[in-house]
Amino acid sequence: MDLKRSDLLQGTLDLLILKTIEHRPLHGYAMAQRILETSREVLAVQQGSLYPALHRLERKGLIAAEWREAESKRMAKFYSLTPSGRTQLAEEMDQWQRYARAIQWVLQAEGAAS
Amino acid sequence: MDLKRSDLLQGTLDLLILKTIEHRPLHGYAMAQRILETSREVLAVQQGSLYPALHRLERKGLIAAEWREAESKRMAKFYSLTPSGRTQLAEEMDQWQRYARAIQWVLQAEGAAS
DNA sequence: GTCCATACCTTGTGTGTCTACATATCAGTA
DNA sequence: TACTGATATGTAGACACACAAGGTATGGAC
Repeated sequence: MDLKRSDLLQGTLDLLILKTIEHRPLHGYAMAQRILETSREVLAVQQGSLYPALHRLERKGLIAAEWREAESKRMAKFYSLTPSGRTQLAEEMDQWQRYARAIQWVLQAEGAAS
Repeated sequence: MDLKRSDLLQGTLDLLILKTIEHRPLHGYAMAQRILETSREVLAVQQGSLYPALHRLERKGLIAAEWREAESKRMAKFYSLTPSGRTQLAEEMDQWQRYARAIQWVLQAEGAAS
């Protein structure tokens, strides 16, 4: 069964993560849930995609981690945006709009001149 | 300088190609030009991405090739959509709309409950 | 005492795009 | 005549990213 090869559009995960913690820190598990909710069940972030992405973003200094107690009373690693993460988020949102608009233009282009 | 790592959103090239030959056959070089035009100079398909993609799509039976004389008077390989390519195009357009909408929802989501 | 949801993580694999390179033809021009 | 630039196709190698599948551990419910 290879009907769908991907749950995500490759290259958009960083954007989704950064956006999801824009206003408050969250731990990884909660981010995935939040993305699933806000995308109305369309974007299912797998754990094997999520955690490597978080480590990547942390290495780049775009997010910062802190161990705190979650609502569940268990320890979890909360990530928040750093200043440069905030800049990056703005850039990636621009990029996304730019690409999405461009693709829309191609999809709407007239069959055109024979 | 690694500001942008990609000229394309990964996973969208097949869609762009299929769409571009929806109404008439085109050769590879012309497809890249056409995509660049219709995307208003945003989507620059590299040759090292284009030709492998065309061979991939041909292997999958979504497009079919034929050598013909181009406007330039030179021989070029014209690709046209097969029936299953047409089906695939419809599916990929749906998928794209679905993902693009979902991402938009995430980007517009309220910062939400503290 | 067992199960499930929560929460973190890693390894290996595959796919797709990129850079860089190689080749050839044709038109215009120096 | 030779050069140059646009047209046209292709390959090889590197790399990034998401995925599947596996693992560990804790707390609450039953």
